Amino acid sequence: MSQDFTIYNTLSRKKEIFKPITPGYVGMYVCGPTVYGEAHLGHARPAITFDLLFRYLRHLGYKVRYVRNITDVGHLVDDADEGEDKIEKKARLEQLEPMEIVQQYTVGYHKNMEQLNTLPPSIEPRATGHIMEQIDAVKRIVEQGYGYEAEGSVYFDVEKYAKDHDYGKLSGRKLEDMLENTRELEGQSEKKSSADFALWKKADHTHLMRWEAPWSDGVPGWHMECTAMSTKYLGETFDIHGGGADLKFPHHEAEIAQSVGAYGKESVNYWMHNNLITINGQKMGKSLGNFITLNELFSGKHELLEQAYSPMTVRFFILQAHYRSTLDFSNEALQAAQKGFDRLMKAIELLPGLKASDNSTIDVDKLIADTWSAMQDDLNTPVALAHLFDGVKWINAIHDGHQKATQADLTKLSDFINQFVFDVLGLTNETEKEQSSGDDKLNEVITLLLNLRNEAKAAKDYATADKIRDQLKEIGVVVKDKKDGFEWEIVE
RNA sequence: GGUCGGUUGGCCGAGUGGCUAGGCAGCGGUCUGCAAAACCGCGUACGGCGGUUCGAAUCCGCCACCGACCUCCA
Repeated sequence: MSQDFTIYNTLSRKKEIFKPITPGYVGMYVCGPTVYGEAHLGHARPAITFDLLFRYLRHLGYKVRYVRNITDVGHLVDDADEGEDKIEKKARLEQLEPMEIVQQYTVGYHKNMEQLNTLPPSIEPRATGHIMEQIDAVKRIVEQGYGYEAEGSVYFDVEKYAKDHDYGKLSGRKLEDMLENTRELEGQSEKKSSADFALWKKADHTHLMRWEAPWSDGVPGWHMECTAMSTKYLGETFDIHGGGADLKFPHHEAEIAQSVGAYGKESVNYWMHNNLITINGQKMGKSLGNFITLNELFSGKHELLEQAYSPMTVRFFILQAHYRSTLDFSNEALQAAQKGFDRLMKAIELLPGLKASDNSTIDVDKLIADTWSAMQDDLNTPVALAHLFDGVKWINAIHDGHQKATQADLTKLSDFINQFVFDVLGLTNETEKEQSSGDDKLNEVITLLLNLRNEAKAAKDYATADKIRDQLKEIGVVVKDKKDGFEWEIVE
């Protein structure tokens, strides 16, 4: 490919040419879910965004190690000493073991991700499986002088770190501003500074989940797991770290500080953040209680939903916006995505049956080049899809005889579209014709009816012809007349 | 209050200093017995006010509004 693959690096706030540390190999880490609730539409965005990146990097020929964690130790509910673990809270509510909660929602998450046709990550580490690594990283930070113990807990010394390094570089913050604007917390904390964050948190016997560590029995700090696990599986420096934009601060900022604090260097070359999905212009989030779970979306069972939306409609909807833009949810937008996706799939179904001509009136090479070019530009899927819809128009026009293409062009177009749509964009055709694959007897019956209808049409008995068509439609069989026969499909 | 981002036609959403995506909806036409689908054509949008420029929606400034982060959050 003549053009370089560029990605927007949050750290530099500009697009950079992607160059992996080791030629041919890419290490990428993406923050996964905290499994204390059902996956919602917000979870679909990073999952699909980084699945796309994963697929695209592989398409470019890289061998990719994609690590996405499962957070199964709840982060503390708040910053106060009496903070409660989210997973434990849920466990008490439902009278379950914490690990039962974790298991339930992890399974649910995997199911949803599979429905959205995201590829499983290469490694999916769990925080509880890496307590030793986290303790080890905390020890290193303390040894380097960037962590201190207080009352059995260990905190990151942000003010000291900020003297030696740029704390806030990722999120564009200045420590002074943060200190000025941090609100007063009730109850004096044992922290030296309000900006300090926990690396290890002491937990008393009322906590269901806690581990033994040099400082106390407790739980790892909120940001430690990603640092520990990314280092373990990708090394002290790796290529790409992704996640939702809401994680920039404090989570990712803390990760940078922890890496530098523990290993003396920044671990990540390219920080990538997907933007948020909004609902009525507001962020969709668990804490705001305005989220729609993926199961609700797929079933249509939610007061905000006018209908069910299939996983591929959701995937297509997300791909129609650039990953760095906010995307506003609405029934109208989802329905538009559904129809657009349907149009794309219908055209792809026509591809194998297109008749070749001895010359082409379309420029397949340009279409292909333009589409890949859009992908090279920071994964610009909306532009890529726009080009793809030019292809859709061509396919329909060739089908109708308004445009022509040689066999070579048709093959090229077909190969390209199949590769791009299914392998790279990760879409699947959900409406794979029941027409041919389904019930043979049903096919025969419908064909019989439509043949009778054609006889009625030939006899100009339009009342009968329309009756057959209308009643089939009521049953859910949509009939389309063609010049030399008919087509039909089962809807719903 | 601090930091960052956004404001594009009926809706969703790209993009660019001049050649003015795409999807959905709408309108007109072709095709059809009528439809449906498809195809062709149409609508000339970029928050407001200034400035830079031959030319800005695109660059700069100010203002307004919206949002995100500053506490866990994809």
